[in-house]
Amino acid sequence: MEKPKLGENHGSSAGRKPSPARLEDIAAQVGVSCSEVSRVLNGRVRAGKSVAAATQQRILEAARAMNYSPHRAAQNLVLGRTNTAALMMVINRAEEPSPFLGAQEAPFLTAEDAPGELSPHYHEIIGGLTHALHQYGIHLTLARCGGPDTDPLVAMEQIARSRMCDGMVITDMLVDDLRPRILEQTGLPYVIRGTSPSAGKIAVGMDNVAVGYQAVRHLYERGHRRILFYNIRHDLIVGQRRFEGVCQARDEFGLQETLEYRADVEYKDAVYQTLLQRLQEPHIPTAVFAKDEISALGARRALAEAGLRVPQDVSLMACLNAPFMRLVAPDLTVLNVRQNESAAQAGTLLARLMRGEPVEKRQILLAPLLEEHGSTAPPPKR
Amino acid sequence: MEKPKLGENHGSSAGRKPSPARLEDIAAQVGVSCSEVSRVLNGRVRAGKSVAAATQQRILEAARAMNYSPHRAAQNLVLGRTNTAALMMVINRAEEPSPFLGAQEAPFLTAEDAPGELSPHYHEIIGGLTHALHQYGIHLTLARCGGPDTDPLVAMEQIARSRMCDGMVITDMLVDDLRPRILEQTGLPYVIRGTSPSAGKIAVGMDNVAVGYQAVRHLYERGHRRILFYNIRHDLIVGQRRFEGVCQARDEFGLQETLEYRADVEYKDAVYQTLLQRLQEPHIPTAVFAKDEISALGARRALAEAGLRVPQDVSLMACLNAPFMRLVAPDLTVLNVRQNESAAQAGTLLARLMRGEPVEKRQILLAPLLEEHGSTAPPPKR
DNA sequence: CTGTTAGCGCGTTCAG
DNA sequence: CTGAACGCGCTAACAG
Repeated sequence: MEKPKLGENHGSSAGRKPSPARLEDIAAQVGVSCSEVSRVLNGRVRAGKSVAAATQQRILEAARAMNYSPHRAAQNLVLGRTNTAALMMVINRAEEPSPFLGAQEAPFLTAEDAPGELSPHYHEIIGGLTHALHQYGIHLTLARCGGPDTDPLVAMEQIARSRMCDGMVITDMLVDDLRPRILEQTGLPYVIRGTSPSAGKIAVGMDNVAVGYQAVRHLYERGHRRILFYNIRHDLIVGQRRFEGVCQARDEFGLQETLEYRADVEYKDAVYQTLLQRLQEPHIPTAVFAKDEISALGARRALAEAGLRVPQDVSLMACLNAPFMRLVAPDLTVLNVRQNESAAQAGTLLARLMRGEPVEKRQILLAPLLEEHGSTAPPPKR
Repeated sequence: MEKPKLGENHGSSAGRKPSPARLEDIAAQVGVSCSEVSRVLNGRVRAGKSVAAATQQRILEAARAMNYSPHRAAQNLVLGRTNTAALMMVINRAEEPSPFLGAQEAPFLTAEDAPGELSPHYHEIIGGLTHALHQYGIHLTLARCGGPDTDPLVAMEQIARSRMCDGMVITDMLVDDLRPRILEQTGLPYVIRGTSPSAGKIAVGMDNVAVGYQAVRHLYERGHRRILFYNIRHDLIVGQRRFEGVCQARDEFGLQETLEYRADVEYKDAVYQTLLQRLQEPHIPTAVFAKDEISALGARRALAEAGLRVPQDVSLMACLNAPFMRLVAPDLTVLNVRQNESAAQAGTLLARLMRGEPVEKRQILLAPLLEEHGSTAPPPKR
């Protein structure tokens, strides 16, 4: 007697849902066994050469006709693989210490009071990652970790251990970041998008020492001495590294007396405010370096309000994180920090890792790209 | 005899991988059956009340000690549910007709020659979606559909049928968009982020008729008659709707002779160029409305180069897609189209749908928010 | 309250 | 070359 298995969609009433075709359904249709269908559909057969040549056609046709698509969960279970990578996105718990460290604020991240708002910086990372992973047929899932009542780190660990993905990307590394160790304990392949906190880990990021150094050097070479450098906070590795580069340049070019440095300025329009205030004091800088485009625009506004022209009176320069911001400030001289590219390379590395391929270079450091667009010039003659 | 099942991590050599704990492992450890462990871990037991009170503790402790985390694929398989939603992100095939229609270019989307670059507009959508879905414990996976050699539509259908997600969000609807029908055939719950192409579908978007109307009205009320309106292309529903609103206002205020309208201007800095050219012709507009922030900045640049001041000589106004762009152009009067909010609401709706909850309002239309920041003023007196 | 049994859908042995 | 049987890890029936 026929087994009235579910899924057959026999004519009568029954449930509304089309109950998608299974391997078995198409096997029954064609009159072969499941394994046969599986093999054909997965190409585990010497193409056409086999006696099945006719059967193959019928199987393929039936599969197509029944809109067959393998049940991913079943595949994942049996293959032990999901073809999915996760990007860990951290959410700050309002007014709580950073989850990665002891007692500092987490950077860049979503404020709970601006629901859903993400740091623009994620945009490039997501773009680069999805682009690279797509080439390998890997999907990216966004793991928003944390929130008002969950610890981002345990959330991350859960995800890693649940095998819902077989690779992970972390970014915005802090000095003494706890995440690498945790991930290593789980055994999940992961890649750091950004500078690695230590050797041996797989990471691809910007050479931020070079960023700090070249920024100062570019301005120095234009003749600037009084340079005001706005940097990212030092609890982020990025900030640390840029600081090192700035120090190198400062010492090399003898700017100890004239280089001003601030790494304590918050994200939004604080650069605008602090700069405006600074411009009222004596010995104003002849060049300003801003840590990103938004800060640069804040700086420009402050300069404008103080009646200073860019670049005639004061040169302005910044890091370029997002390419589309070039449209916003087309005349700004920038150091392109190529976030999308580092993300893309991180994605490629991760895909390789997930495939089990060996990865030769474990640490990739991209060089910043200087793009001159006219906002830097020699300082005004006194 | 003991079954030497894998996963036990017996002392000797064996594989490097820690081979994560299974339900069975912790069952063996505690001395109960798998189902018992499953029930306890899933809270399918009257909390503490049972005799198991002691056993429960031991189970929970063992699970914690062994770093147990359920195998998601197995869970998904048996539960028939993934707790995952997908956002369909479309990639254009270079120089090919739009995948959704017959013969038009797809909008907004990644150009293959700028690898990895995503339309900034996705940023808000992802932010809003992840935020809302996170509340329901749902992850978002980004399904980048299409590419040089795959049809986005079949890719989307594959994903929908593969049950790798149990809900989907689509966005940037085109007139005659094929996606809703396809998704309905698969039976996968989905939500449209944006204006619905037809009644009955579940969608949350901006009231773009109001956008068009209010934009013109605002400028009209300031005294403007010569208004230049840049719109989104008409193959997008957004463009259609805004156009309707513009027409309404035009007719209501008698601007048939003086309202200029362009919906044919490409994304990047074309607004800059076309406006610059327009300003050399007679009867220049006294107000310009740009379709988004980037275009607005292009327009501003053109105005500046033509020696026109904003708002004294020409008023400037635009749609605000991304909140962070307020930092970039703080003095721009905008209509906030609340992309992040509509995405968040779309996420909430989808989460409900995925839970099987009934959804009362099928179509939600948000009202645009006028934010005056000084770039609009009465036109100059002749 | 607990253990046993039976699948979920698929890929992959191993006999025929 | 093909089919039958098994197992991936988990949950939900059903007995005890």
